[in-house]
Amino acid sequence: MSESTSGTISGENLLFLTDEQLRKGIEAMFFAYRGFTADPDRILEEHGYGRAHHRALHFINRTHGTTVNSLLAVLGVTKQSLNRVLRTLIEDGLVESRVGRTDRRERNLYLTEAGRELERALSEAQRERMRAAYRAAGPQAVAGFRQVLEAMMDDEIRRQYHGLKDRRK
Amino acid sequence: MSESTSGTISGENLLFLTDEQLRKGIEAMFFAYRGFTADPDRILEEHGYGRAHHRALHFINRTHGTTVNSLLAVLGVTKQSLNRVLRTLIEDGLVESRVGRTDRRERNLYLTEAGRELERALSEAQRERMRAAYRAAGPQAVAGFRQVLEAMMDDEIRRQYHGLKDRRK
DNA sequence: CTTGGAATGTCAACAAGGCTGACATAAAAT
DNA sequence: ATTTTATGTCAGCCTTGTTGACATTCCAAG
Repeated sequence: MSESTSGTISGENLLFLTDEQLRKGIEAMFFAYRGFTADPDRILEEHGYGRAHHRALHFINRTHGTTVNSLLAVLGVTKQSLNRVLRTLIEDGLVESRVGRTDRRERNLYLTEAGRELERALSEAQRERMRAAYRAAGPQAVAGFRQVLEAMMDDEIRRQYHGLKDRRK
Repeated sequence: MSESTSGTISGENLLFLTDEQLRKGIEAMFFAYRGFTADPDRILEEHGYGRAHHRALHFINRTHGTTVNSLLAVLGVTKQSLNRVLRTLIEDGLVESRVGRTDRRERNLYLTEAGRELERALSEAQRERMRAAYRAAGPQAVAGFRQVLEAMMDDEIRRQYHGLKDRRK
């Protein structure tokens, strides 16, 4: 038993696809993701926010003036759930919601100065961790890291990841 | 833009640590983690379980006979939170809790046949996704992937990741 | 023009699964 | 005998998911 999986895949030495190797990869994802979110989580806690707020701030910052709907598509949650987070961010003056010019049903979302400031603190903490990991692992490892992550995404999500532009309808 | 990704990643030129590159890495982590959990989530939903149950099953399966305490350390949650999950798994006959032989305060945790079956279904779904990603990216990329993930963990967690053996006390 | 449907966003209520605190029990350690 | 440790449980809170109901706005068919 235990040599079940890979046998002989294709290219060169492909003995790396044993169940045990895959299990290690799975646990690495789990533990690494904990590290990945640890630093922002600490900052968020000071402000009484959670990861949902971080995600909203991140994507509003990435795409200024994005609508609630396109944010929903990126975040993969229901609009009601997002709405609660957005409401607190707006009340707290971190996000501004302007009625759409062409379609007044839409709300265009922007970070205020305070919002940019918090977003910057959060992303800087996260970037710092990633920068350190990148440095430790080296450029070639980083390229591989990105390749595997990308291959792990759902197809639809991968498009979003590349797309940047809103492309609904 | 658009030649962003790998451009000239290889050698010693460390121009790959721009904020923009790091931001792409951050988003890649976010989206990839979603893919990573998507397949097990679907299976769990059918059984009325959540990710917390999956994590418990995984680590009990990894270390047969582990105690509640060491499980807490690995999972990084409170005992009350873990207990709730554990209780349902025991009630549903997926996990067996035996009083410790040497220290009878401890409970040693084991998967039952039904528990192993569900764990197998969950991990197989997850392995399948990872196997596909590994194949698509190739052995060298996988090595880099693992290096970066490991560098991203908290120090203490990294020890757990390597350790496998319980080493509390 | 009017009207009905679709799109967009908000409010209300509920559930899962984190958390803390308090407390009980059994067993080990001192 | 007393204290410490490991575990379990109850109560209550918070964040962040969910669905349902509803208001507003746009648009297209009549």
